[in-house]
Amino acid sequence: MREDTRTRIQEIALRLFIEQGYEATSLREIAEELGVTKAALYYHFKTKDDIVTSLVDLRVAEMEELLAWAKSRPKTPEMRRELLERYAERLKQPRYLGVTRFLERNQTALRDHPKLRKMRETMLALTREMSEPGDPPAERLSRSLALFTLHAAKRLMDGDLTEDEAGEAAMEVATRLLEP
Amino acid sequence: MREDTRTRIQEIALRLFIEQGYEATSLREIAEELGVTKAALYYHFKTKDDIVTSLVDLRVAEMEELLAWAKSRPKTPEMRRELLERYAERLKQPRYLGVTRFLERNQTALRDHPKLRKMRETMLALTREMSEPGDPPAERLSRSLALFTLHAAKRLMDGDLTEDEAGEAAMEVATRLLEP
DNA sequence: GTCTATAGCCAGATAGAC
DNA sequence: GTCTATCTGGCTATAGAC
Repeated sequence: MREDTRTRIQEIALRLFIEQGYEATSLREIAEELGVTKAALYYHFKTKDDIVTSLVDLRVAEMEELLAWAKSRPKTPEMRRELLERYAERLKQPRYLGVTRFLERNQTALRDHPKLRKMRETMLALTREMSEPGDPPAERLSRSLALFTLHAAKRLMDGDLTEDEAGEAAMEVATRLLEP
Repeated sequence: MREDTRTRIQEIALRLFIEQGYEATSLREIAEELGVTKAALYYHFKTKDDIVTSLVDLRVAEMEELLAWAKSRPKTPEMRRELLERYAERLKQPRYLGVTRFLERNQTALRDHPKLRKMRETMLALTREMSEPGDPPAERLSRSLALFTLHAAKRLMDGDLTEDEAGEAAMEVATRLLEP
């Protein structure tokens, strides 16, 4: 028994949005890969925008959960270390990683999308939970960069490392960025 | 005596490409801001793509110069430190910084553009000059990240710091990423 | 749930007058 | 150098048959 059409649309759309960008990907392309016509997509999603919303929803929920957890904890080195691990854990889920990459690569194109705005705010709030307002700027930047490193690693080491090697190296560098 | 039209087109286009993205910016918008019609733009640039090429040319040249310099030097800690400074120096020129941001935010949309391909290759080659192939992955990633930090700082510390503070913090973190 | 057909819009680009 | 006018074509989205 195979997946339903709605899910397959999401998968194809996500892949194309990552490869080509949101604006450069037309509904015709998505429909063609799925083997249906454009019109069929409109049965499953009201607009192109709705596809984005459906893709992002999962990640927004998880990020808010992560933020709530961070807020419930004191700002200690242990908490930061654990936050890093929880974040890395989520990045291991392929679907979640895909959405992350999609968001990374289409920030400008989707800057007015409400869900994306919310996402950016949540991410910013999360980095803020890693420092006190009075901490030195370099320290705060370093800690923010730690989170960021986890998903920038693959792009930076383009081709030189396997996915696993890159992930391991990223965790090592990120951990070091948390140290004083 | 004011700037010529060609330069003004470049300035307006660059700003809009950064703010809204390449695809989301139409020639009509650029022309309207300039106070002319679309057709006038075609006297100065053969295509929309040509505007991009003209914007990127300056940076490609500087990056290749930087790469040539790096290749002429031994891979020592001092060389890496100096490379960082030279890179930071270029990022201080407003025009150059603008192009950098434009490229950062439109990588996906312009992935097939030959000049952009070249740019990415040069950037990758530059990070490779910072390590020996045999160095541990985490060390290589850390050094690549050092360069990257210099222009990611502003985005990560969104609103919390002034441009100067962010630049200073970025240099501090980047320097530390070079240390063993 | 998927089709055909098409409306409506706006993009990039060109021709030729001034 | 800049204009008006226009072409061509792809896009999102909808209507209505099956």
